[in-house]
Amino acid sequence: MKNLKKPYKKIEMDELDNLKLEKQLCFPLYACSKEVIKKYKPFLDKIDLTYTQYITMIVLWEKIEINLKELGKSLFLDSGTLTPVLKKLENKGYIQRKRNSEDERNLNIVITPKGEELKKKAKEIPEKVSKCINIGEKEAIELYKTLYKILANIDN
Amino acid sequence: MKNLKKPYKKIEMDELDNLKLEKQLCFPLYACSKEVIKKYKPFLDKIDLTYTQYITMIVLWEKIEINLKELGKSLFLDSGTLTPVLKKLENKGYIQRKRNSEDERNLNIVITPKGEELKKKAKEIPEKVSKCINIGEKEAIELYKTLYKILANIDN
DNA sequence: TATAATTAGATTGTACGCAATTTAATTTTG
DNA sequence: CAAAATTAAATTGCGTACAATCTAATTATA
Repeated sequence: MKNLKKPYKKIEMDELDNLKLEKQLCFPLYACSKEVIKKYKPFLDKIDLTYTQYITMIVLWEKIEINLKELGKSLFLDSGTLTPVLKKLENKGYIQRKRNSEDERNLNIVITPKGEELKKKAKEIPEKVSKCINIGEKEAIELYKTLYKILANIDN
Repeated sequence: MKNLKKPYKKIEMDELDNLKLEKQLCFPLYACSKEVIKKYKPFLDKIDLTYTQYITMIVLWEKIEINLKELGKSLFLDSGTLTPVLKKLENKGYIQRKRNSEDERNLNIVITPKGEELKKKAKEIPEKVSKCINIGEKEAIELYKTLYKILANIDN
């Protein structure tokens, strides 16, 4: 009964007001993600990788070997997405897929020398893309922190 | 030749260091966007809309009538994505698609009374979703501002 | 220990998302 | 004013993204 002083109609309008695009935090997140990924395209085209293939390689440039489940956790992607991506990367010769002999259910993904080589070609991409994003370093750090905070706390 | 004092090897390692997942601002943006959109799913399922259909309806709840090009600009989506989405919304009876008689190239999208009705069922969604995102209001506002700043300045 | 439950990936089906091309309408220009 | 250029959508093709289901391997338990 805390809203007794306000006329009913006003309250309802305020509620519907939340349904404006500009009031939804998710929308700029969604749009921004897509637009920034588009900025990668010209650079990724040069090394014949898609964005999803690129972030997969990034994990493997750090890990050398990882199983699909762990990779999926790192990338927030499931086997339905990763299985075809990994098969493409294998066809390109950047990784190898092999079952774990200890537990045949597990698929281990290993980077190949050719995959290691690719890292050198990719090394200037992050800097080039970041130049397309016109925000200050402080603001970028804040953004980064906030996004990881959301990811960490999102209740599954 | 400004790096003469640093040994060559160190510089190269720093450069490759940028290729870590945690150093790439784009990745948390991408992951966060997907995870937050997933949070909409149970609520959107109840009114039988996908996220893309939902943000399209949001624009129409504000605009009543809009052409495809303008809608695309609002949503950062092109006709390749929107054409099938709009056909689905038309099949569901929420919108009507009709050519502009002034210029037959333009497709006007108009909301139907059934589409207007849907707004009432959707009105509690933004609040319910925002409860799944555990950040403070100040931080949310900063995030919001930064994202729109990036969107505004991203050079096409 | 045989059966049930669990687990990891693969598969299937639906819905984008976008680049590139096509089609049709309109505008520009020689 | 007719041909060329431009424009708006639609179409095509490829690559995700993910829910749901399936399959095979492993583990737990009656």
